[in-house]
Amino acid sequence: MPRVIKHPELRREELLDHAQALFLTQGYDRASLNDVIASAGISKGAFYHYFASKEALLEALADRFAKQALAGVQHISDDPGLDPLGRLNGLLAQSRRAKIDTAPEAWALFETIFRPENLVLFHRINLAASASFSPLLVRIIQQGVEDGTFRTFDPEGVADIVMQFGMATHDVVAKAIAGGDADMEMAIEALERRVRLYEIALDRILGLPDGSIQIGEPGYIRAVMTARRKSGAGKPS
Amino acid sequence: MPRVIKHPELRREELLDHAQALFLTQGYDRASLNDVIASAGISKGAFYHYFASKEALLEALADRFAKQALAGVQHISDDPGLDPLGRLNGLLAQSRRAKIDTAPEAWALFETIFRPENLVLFHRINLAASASFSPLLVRIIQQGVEDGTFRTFDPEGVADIVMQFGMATHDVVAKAIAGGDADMEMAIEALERRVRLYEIALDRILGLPDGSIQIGEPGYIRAVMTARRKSGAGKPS
DNA sequence: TGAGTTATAGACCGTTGGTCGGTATGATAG
DNA sequence: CTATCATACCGACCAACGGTCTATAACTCA
Repeated sequence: MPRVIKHPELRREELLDHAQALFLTQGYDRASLNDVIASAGISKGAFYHYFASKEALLEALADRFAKQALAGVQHISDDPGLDPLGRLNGLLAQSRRAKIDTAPEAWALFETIFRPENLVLFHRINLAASASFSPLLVRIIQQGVEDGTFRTFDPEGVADIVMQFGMATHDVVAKAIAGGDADMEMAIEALERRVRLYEIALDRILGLPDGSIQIGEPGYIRAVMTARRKSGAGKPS
Repeated sequence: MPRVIKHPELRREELLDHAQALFLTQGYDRASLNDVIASAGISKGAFYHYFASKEALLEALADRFAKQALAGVQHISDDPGLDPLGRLNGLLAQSRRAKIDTAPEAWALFETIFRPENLVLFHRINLAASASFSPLLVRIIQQGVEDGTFRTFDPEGVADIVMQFGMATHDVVAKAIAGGDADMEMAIEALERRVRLYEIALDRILGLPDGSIQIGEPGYIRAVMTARRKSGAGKPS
């Protein structure tokens, strides 16, 4: 094979792109390293020049996801025009938006990310995202507790619970996808329901009237999903 | 190798025992099938006579866990001497007891089950347990909602959230174990804190005064864990 | 005793993640 | 315009893995 030398950072990003596409469509376990390097048109030696292992590749991917998700959220937690509830809602909505309706190159597609075989990948991403988001969440909740908007509660605890909600969705949707008609309809239904559930749970944990927390308008997920399904996006560069 | 024929059910249980020990100490991925069959003193052919795949073995293991955990819980949800809150507390406490301080042959050891590489195993177990426990939880919550003990809420939703709490503990403790001194102390601390957190969260979700839900007395986990660590149990038959 | 089924053995296979010795390329200095 | 050196890359190779297959020993029952 002809030897092509590229700028290291570019190569690295390229590798992440191809890995992302394969991991998302086939799952981390089923997508082999050979598939990844073949897809990227690179040799084994080159790959191991950039990553120490397949596992390290996954880690890097999760980090990239988290970084991308964090971008454009930071400003919300500083916005002086919002009260704590507004900030919390803003941050939750934005993080959900980042997960679902970003450009396909960033956070990935609902249809694949939730497949059972992607548990490990999903989990890693969530951990990485949690590390980035928690400090912001904690600050917002602290402010809310101080100014009396929220009922007293361990702020870090709330942050933990919020991030955990993200993980929870995986099982629900995975089960819906796996079971029966394997149709998006069930999965979407399950996800919508789960979101409403968590909204109310959060309301009550924070001592707010039911309906205060709004991660997204009802029907939002369905709208985005059916649109996305038609266009069928998702491959890397 | 000499050919030893055993009663199929016994063989099966034996296989599960050895698999359990290996999966718990090394994780599902790292423990190879060859390790399992070597440990059980059995041939490949024999193994595949009992299980369709390594994955199926994991599934069977999770089922067994769930069945064992469910035993001795059923009666709580029927106990006529308890009100809904009492039943809920009873069920939560019992399920936690099943996880932590059962005989080592049953639910497994804190020190290993929470290791990061055991995510998949833990997840499977939790799913299986969730399937068994949810109906009981749903009934209790329904009763509580009807007689006014609990604030109105989607009972299945609450059950989902409760079961999710189980999964949440994994990350927390895994992180604590992995980070820094890798000491039990941190993990125990984290777990105790997480339990308190969920108690209050549940209180508020169900509209109860803080402190109503009691999964276990404070310090309970630490007591059990330090005791268990000294005796160092855990190998199969 | 013999036929049929079930439980076991173990050689074998394709694939996988990972290693290693080598080589082409681009930058730097003389 | 070289000589040098680190870097980016190649691809053959490897041990180990999950899984398949054929053969056969042991049980069952007529």
